[in-house]
Amino acid sequence: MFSKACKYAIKSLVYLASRADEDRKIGLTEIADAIDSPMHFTAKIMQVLSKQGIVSSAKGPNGGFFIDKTAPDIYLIQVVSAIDGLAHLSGCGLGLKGCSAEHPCPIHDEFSEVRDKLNQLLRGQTIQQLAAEMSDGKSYLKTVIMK
Amino acid sequence: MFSKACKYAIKSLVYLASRADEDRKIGLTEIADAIDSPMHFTAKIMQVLSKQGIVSSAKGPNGGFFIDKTAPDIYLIQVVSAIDGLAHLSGCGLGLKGCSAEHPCPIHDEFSEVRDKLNQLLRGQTIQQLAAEMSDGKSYLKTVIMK
DNA sequence: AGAAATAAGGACATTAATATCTTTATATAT
DNA sequence: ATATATAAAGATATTAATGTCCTTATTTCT
Repeated sequence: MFSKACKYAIKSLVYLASRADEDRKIGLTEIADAIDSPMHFTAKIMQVLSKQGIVSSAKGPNGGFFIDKTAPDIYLIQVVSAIDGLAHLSGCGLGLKGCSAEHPCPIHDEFSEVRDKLNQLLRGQTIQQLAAEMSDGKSYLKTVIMK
Repeated sequence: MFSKACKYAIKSLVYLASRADEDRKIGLTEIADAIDSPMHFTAKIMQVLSKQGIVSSAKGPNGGFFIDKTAPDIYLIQVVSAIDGLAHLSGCGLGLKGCSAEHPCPIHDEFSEVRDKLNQLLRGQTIQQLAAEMSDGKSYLKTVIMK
């Protein structure tokens, strides 16, 4: 559904948002550890998010990543769009170029409903909402193994 | 959403089903041409479908692939399961292993709805239904370019 | 029996995604 | 100023998906 890169992106941002009140910049080491992702790969992803203006960053000691508090909340669709693109959110289920409501592929209509649901999710939910759920203890980002 | 291999599989089967009344075996060349897919890659996919008993085949002159008419209709879920597996139909949207209703990841509930819709589609629709739509002229399998 | 057509199977090639490592640029703190 | 911490950037490695090619087995037809 989403690429690994995209999942890491969402998780990274949710983690940053969940720590937004601490008013500090968060480094790659901490992010990768928090979301259980390969650090250098995560670095690449953060670079993209940073270039797209979705996340802010600062180099140097005490540098790291953070979410601009003055900016509007980040919708999931922005993240997916930045990392995976929008092709499989609007394209045909069977990958046919000319597929449309007028000239549909065999599963066009049925598939549209699934895509609509997904679009609804991505356009309705923000990183901040997800972070809030986490803080409430309603959900989690990383599987914690307890001995 | 689906791999290319899976899309080729669905399209191949829909094509076979749409020709089922002709009572002949259909070769790889014809299939690949009909659905606009790489022939040898399609061959691999047909091998899998054949091993799984989803499609029948015969070697030799006038050999080819065909759908057993005495067998029950083929649900899309069977094809997806054979080619892509069921992991991303039941797994967590963020790929977390321990994610469940009791211990959900941040987008667990929202994502469940999308997956449910998809499952509903795959478990409700058969290859034969899609083939029928095609025969009705309601939909198509291949973009036809007319000069 | 022999030739031809076809799927099955195996080996290889290419491409894209994921992951790692090294170097560079920049900011901070001492 | 210098050392240090950090993101940015570049280079390379690994893995998985996709695609191609060649050989083999099986069947049919003559």
